[in-house]
Amino acid sequence: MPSTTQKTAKSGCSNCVMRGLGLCRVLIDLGWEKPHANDGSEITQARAVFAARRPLFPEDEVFDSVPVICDGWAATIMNLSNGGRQILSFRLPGEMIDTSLLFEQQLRRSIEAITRGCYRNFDRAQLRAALFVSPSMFDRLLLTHYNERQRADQLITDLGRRTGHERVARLLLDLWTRLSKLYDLSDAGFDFPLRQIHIADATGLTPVYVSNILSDFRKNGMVEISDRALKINDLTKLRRLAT
Amino acid sequence: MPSTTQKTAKSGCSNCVMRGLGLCRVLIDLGWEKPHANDGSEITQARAVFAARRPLFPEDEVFDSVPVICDGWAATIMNLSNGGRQILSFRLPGEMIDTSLLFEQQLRRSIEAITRGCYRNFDRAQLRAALFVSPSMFDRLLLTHYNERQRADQLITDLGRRTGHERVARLLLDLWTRLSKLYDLSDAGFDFPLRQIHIADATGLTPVYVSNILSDFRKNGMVEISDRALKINDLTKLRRLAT
DNA sequence: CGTAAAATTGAGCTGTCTCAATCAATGTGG
DNA sequence: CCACATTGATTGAGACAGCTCAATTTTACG
Repeated sequence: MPSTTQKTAKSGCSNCVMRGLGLCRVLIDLGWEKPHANDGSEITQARAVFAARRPLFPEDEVFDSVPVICDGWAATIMNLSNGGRQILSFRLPGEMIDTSLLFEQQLRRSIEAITRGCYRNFDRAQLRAALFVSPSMFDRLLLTHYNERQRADQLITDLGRRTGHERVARLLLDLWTRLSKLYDLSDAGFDFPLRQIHIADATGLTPVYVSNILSDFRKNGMVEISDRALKINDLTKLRRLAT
Repeated sequence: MPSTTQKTAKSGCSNCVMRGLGLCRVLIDLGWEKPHANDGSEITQARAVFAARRPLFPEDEVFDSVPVICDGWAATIMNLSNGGRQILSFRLPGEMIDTSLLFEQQLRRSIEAITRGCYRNFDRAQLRAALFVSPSMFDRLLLTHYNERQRADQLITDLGRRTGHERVARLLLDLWTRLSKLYDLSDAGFDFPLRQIHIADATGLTPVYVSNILSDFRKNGMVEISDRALKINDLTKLRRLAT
């Protein structure tokens, strides 16, 4: 059984991008939003729920508002004409589906749910207006951008120049790092909803090969995945691989 | 001999990012810059020249101004601890070394010259101030961002899910497209300063394998590289491969 | 409980790499 | 402007990381 410590503390609105960007406060000050309880109870009607492992938005979706993931995981995906797919990024709770939606209507990438969860739609015009209220907000928006690009550049380097084992190790570490900022992860393991096919699509590998790699990791006592939980047994080894 | 038609028309300042972003006009209006002649003759002293195939900026360089390439090609590179390198992007004349330098001092990527050329330093504070003069300027800046990320996402997909032949075809087409926006490319071929090792570092392949691929292309009558010039003989075939 | 989805395992196979040798191009100093 | 030194390109042989196909077992879920 996965230890579900992560359902605690910091879930809900408290780690939402809107707060990270300082947007929530501004929206509230402007009277466009009411403050939300951490458990999100009062805003349920504003949320859209999604099921696990289902398409969330198709590639050609036209957005007239900006969705933010309140709960659950999703993936940004680029589809090839030959049926191949590449996962560009995983979106965790509190993250905007894509920052570019603040200024553009189309994404040209499809979004797929990984777990079940929910998102909230923010009005684009309002958000944009809020951005212009304070100049420092722009710096924060741009910072978010640079972080995203940093991640993209890292991925490029991973796919271009690292072996399968290294790529998987890095993905696991990356997710572990991001998750520890959201939750208090117990050493015993944490919820890990990715299927091997997600790992494959994110690392440019084959599901079969990912299975082999993970089994190698298990044999080496580095990492263990079972019951939808990931346990890192030897962080040092994993880090060394991911260098 | 390469046909050097591309030295004509649109070189110099006329296709500079500063214009693309509308920055040049604003800087001039603010009295911070004087309009430049297209041949760039009057601003020579403000330019820094660089030699071909030499490091331009190391990974840890601290920038206190924003360099813009006036002439020549450069590459943005991520270096691995094991000596491997991944080219993230090629910078063509008129492009900023990196947009993030508008808001950050460090790049964490090294820059290398490909051809010889020159760049100009713009004052960061002035540029930022100029950005705040008009809100529409921000949209243009953000648009530049999204284009860059679009390119990055494409590269991720290429490296993750396409074969060597496809990657090279796409790189050549991409460069051809970008260059045709800068110059009037003759059908006879155009200046192409990349060494095979650049192609390899950009596509995540080996120089030896790139050589094989290009030789395949040659045998198929698709493209031809000689004398530092690239000639596309069968655009349709190339496009089909790059789909 | 039964069916569908996911993971494992094994046997080949191929795209891409490494190593190495040779040849061509480019740049440099005298 | 030539001779040499360096860097880049080509080619071939062999190796291996990662793929495909396929069969089986395990897990998830209505």
